[in-house]
Amino acid sequence: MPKIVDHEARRRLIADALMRVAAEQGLEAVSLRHVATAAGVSAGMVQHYFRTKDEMMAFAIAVVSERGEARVGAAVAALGDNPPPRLMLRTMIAALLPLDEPSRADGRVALAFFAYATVRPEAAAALRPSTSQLVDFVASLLPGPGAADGAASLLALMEGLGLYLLGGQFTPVQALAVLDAQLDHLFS
Amino acid sequence: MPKIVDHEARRRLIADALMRVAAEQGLEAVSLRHVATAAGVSAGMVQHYFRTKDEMMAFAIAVVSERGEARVGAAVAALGDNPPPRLMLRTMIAALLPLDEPSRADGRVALAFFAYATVRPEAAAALRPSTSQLVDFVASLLPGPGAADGAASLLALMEGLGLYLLGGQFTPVQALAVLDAQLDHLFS
DNA sequence: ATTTTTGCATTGCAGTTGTATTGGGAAGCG
DNA sequence: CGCTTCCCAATACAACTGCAATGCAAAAAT
Repeated sequence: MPKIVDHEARRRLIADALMRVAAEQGLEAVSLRHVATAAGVSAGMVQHYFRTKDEMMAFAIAVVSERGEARVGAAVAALGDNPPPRLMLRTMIAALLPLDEPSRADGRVALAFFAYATVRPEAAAALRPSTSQLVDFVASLLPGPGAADGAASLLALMEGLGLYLLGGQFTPVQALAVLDAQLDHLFS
Repeated sequence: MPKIVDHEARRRLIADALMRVAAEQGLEAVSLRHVATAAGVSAGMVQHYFRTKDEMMAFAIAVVSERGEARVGAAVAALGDNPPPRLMLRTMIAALLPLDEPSRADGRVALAFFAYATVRPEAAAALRPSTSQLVDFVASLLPGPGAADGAASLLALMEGLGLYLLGGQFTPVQALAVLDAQLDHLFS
């Protein structure tokens, strides 16, 4: 075998560039050549690692989704062992909300892909499992009966807050206040 | 003056076609020619009523937003005079949620435009006022202190439910259960 | 040393994009 | 009738799209 190249790393490099383009100009600006330029590579190389644009999109969706899980993991890990459930939930959700500019960029990309997935069911499959397992996890942290419903409503609230944060309808302070109020209720 | 044509009606006809295309294939499939075909007119005619694509997009955004307001208005009007606030809220929100296929189509379009607006601030301006006035209205229906916060959280919850409905994570039954639970809490 | 496999840049191609331009037909007004 | 004003269709065009094909250099395998 000739020239050893970390295939996965290259794909990730390209996917990162794709996300940068999508975060700044939207998914419609994502083309082979734009992504290649953003990644600082030739268009031919992008083609070398993704035989089709759809393949590149699918990979990028997977990266976005796994990046979200990593965010949660890191936030949880930073809390140490056996943190109080409420603090843990607040930390997790705050980690997923687009509160600062880097996470806003990720949020815009995730939103764009979400909209993309609503008209491309085969792409939606990659997004569903991650939220479904999130619901279960959140439910395990909530007290008393109705934990499943509480988890659903808490996550739906989170998504809505994320939307309004991205749209500029809410400030981070407002969003966190709403979140805390909901947590007050769930743990009352 | 020659041939009298209802300018506004033509533009609305075209915008409807645009929304049909966007609902079925996403915003990326929205081109002058696609929209023209969907509307059953020539591409030149579309160009005649919208000098640029951005202008067409802006008009369509306005139509989407005003269609949402109309939905709310109709739902409220159907309740007659002085309905109980809780029923009114539930009716309004249910009217805005993508619960059946027609409203799902609208939801997909609205979502696509929302994502579009996050990377085009000048388009976002058209979306913000409608939600802001919705917050005020909802707040006026909620009891006791903290009505403003309650309204914010209720609307954020609504948006999140809408997302999950479109994404297929929630069924309509689940979404409405979550909504009712939240209303229980707000009116307790 | 030769062969073979892989990494990647370049180029070409057919199709689509938004927009500008041209031209003519229809309908109101004088 | 003439004529002006508007409606709209058709065409042209440069830029861009995704993708296929080609070619070549580097490096492992033999």
